[in-house]
Amino acid sequence: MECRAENFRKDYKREMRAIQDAMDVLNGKWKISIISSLCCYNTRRFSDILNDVEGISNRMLSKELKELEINKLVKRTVLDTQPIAVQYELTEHGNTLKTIIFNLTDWGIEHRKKIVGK
Amino acid sequence: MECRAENFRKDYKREMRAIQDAMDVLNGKWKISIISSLCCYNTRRFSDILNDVEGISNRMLSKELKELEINKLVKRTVLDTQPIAVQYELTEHGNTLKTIIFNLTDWGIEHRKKIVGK
DNA sequence: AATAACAGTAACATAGAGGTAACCAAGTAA
DNA sequence: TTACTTGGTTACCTCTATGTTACTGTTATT
Repeated sequence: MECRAENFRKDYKREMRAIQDAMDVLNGKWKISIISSLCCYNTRRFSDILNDVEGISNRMLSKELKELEINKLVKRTVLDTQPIAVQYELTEHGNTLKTIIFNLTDWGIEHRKKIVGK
Repeated sequence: MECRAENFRKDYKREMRAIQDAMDVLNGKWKISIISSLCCYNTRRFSDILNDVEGISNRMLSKELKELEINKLVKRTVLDTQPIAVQYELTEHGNTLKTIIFNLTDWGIEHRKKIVGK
């Protein structure tokens, strides 16, 4: 039988690893913002996101979207319209990030009030 | 009187800015992990955190803690023990991050199950 | 005939994030 | 007298994340 401290220790390590796992996928200057855009609009095109996320370049957007796709958070669909259109949306798994995005948004608003003083 | 689209647009911009504000404070490879450690233990010493956060160097820990202090998320207290001890803890404002940390942890655990397959 | 929209890609440049190792000062244990 | 602990700091170096610019191919518009 293990003592409580051991159990606590183990759980704590597991939690730290979980945090790292999450951050590995969400790292980079733009990922959270991109996800946030997809969160708000459900479906969004490349150039739309380019406009939503202030300051991002097409190079970075392309790169970050690819990584998000690899990590099964974003789904990419090519529509055969003229001119070509590409649609991005959160996958089911990506949608489970919504809570975090909303929390972050709320926190960001409160933080700005606190620091900048509204 | 503004139309609905205008309002939506404005709210959306505000939300994007909030996300950026939050991420500005939480950026860097180690911040979330450090906060997570302080979250779990409430009070923690420099060398404790050094152990909690796998792979961090004293240089980076010192640097990141300073930034967190500047942003009013962490409080630093020097205890006059021998040898000297320095205590770190979340401020009241830092504590408002707990929800996000817990959500991130849960998400990280689910994500690992999904990707690594448990 | 020329230009613009769309969704990128390729080549190149660079700031700064982060790693490594040595060092500091004060006390204290061997 | 030497070495160790605590909580850092400093100098130096590397690498990679990101920025900038230019380019692609297809179709529609002027």
